[in-house]
Amino acid sequence: MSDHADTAPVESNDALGVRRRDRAATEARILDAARRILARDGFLGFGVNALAAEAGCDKKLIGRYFTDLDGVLEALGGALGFWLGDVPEVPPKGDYGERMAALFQAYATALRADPVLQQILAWELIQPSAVLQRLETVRSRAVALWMARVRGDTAPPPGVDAPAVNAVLLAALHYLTLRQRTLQGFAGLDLASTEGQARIDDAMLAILRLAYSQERSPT
Amino acid sequence: MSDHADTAPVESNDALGVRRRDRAATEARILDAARRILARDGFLGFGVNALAAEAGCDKKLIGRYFTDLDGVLEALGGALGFWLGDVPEVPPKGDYGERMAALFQAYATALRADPVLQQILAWELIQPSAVLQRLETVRSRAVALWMARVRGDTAPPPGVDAPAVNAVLLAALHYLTLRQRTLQGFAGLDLASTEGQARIDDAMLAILRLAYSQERSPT
DNA sequence: TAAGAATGTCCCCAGACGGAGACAACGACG
DNA sequence: CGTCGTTGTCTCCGTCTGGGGACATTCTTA
Repeated sequence: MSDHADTAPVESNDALGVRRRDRAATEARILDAARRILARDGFLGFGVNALAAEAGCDKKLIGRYFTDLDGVLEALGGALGFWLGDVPEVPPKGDYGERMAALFQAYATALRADPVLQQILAWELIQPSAVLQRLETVRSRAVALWMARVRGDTAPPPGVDAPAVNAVLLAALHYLTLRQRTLQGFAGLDLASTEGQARIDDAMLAILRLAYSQERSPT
Repeated sequence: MSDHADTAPVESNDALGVRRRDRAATEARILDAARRILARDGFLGFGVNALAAEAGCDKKLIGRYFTDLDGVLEALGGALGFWLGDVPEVPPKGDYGERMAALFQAYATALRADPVLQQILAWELIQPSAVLQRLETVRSRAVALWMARVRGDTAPPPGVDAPAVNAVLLAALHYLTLRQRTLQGFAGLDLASTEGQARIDDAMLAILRLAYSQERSPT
């Protein structure tokens, strides 16, 4: 009808808000599909064809908008506070040991609730592509900042290599979480049962308490 | 010459010991090639075609002799004392804590020296096929027996969930070893450097000592 | 020696993969 | 209204995968 649509020039379209051709919406659907595939099938099911099918679009568009599967991953990682950005903030109370214990609990909860992150952590051990290494850097920086924030001005007892102890416990958490996803047993413990889970958690907390209790005699 | 070759009926062949058609030798070459591929490229490069090329034989023979790639894996796992069978025996001396410390050191050394085992541990986290689960069972049983042998009649201090603590430390060792193979950094520590390695080892030993020292007050 | 089984080689098959070219439909803009 | 860039669809290509059929060669046994 030749209405000089200056009032809504860019977004003008259907009477409803839906557009049949909308690049932004398509990109979002592709990213959603990517998250879904990674969470469900992991990187083995993460291909161009499968992604296009899951997103309900042509695979050509994946190449056009993200160049690559790596591009999709990059976009996934760059999106919003993806990496523990919205992790439950830990109240910085108590001494170093108590704060680290609280932080570990929060981290464990966040990790166990995020299947995509789990898949990425597992795949890093198989094929650390350039993209995954970049994401790893971002992630580890975010975690380091988070730890520093929680730690505040408290300090571990002298004579303890706190970074090393923390690394050991984080490593254990990672491995046991990844393993529980598929094998559900390790070293005689049943990781799937709530009882086994509790024993593991208790052991990690006990180690934290032992290592960081202030009344220890250094050396 | 119609020599009634009853003296060496089965193995009779060329004047030299080499046979041009020798199923056993071919199977051995295939298994060797499999180990080589797994150590070098991991499970991503582990295919029928690649295996045949590496072994220098036709891929048809793989199917004939092992049915499957899974069959190759099964044969690999069943072969001789593959799973830590030839691990350096740990002298059972000292109390529970000292013995566990020695065992951890031996286990760490064996694991770090075995790239195939590392690849299997990593792949278990990605796709635990039926074969890998079977191998896992055998492996974990072997480790459990080993631990029991080293432990002897010693006991951990009361009030400590020793299996859980051991599981945590073993999990950490697994993860850090797998990670060092590809990413060489974790939680701010440089796993590749001997210094970082030493800090990790020291931290794990310190945790062991803390958890299992006898003069602790239980609870 | 003759027959038959075992071993090894070559070639083909259907299917999935990532990628790209050709083209249709739609929207913005002059 | 006409043009042009964007968005989306369809189709084909080369490659690799695991698998198997047909066949030559060698070894063992009758």
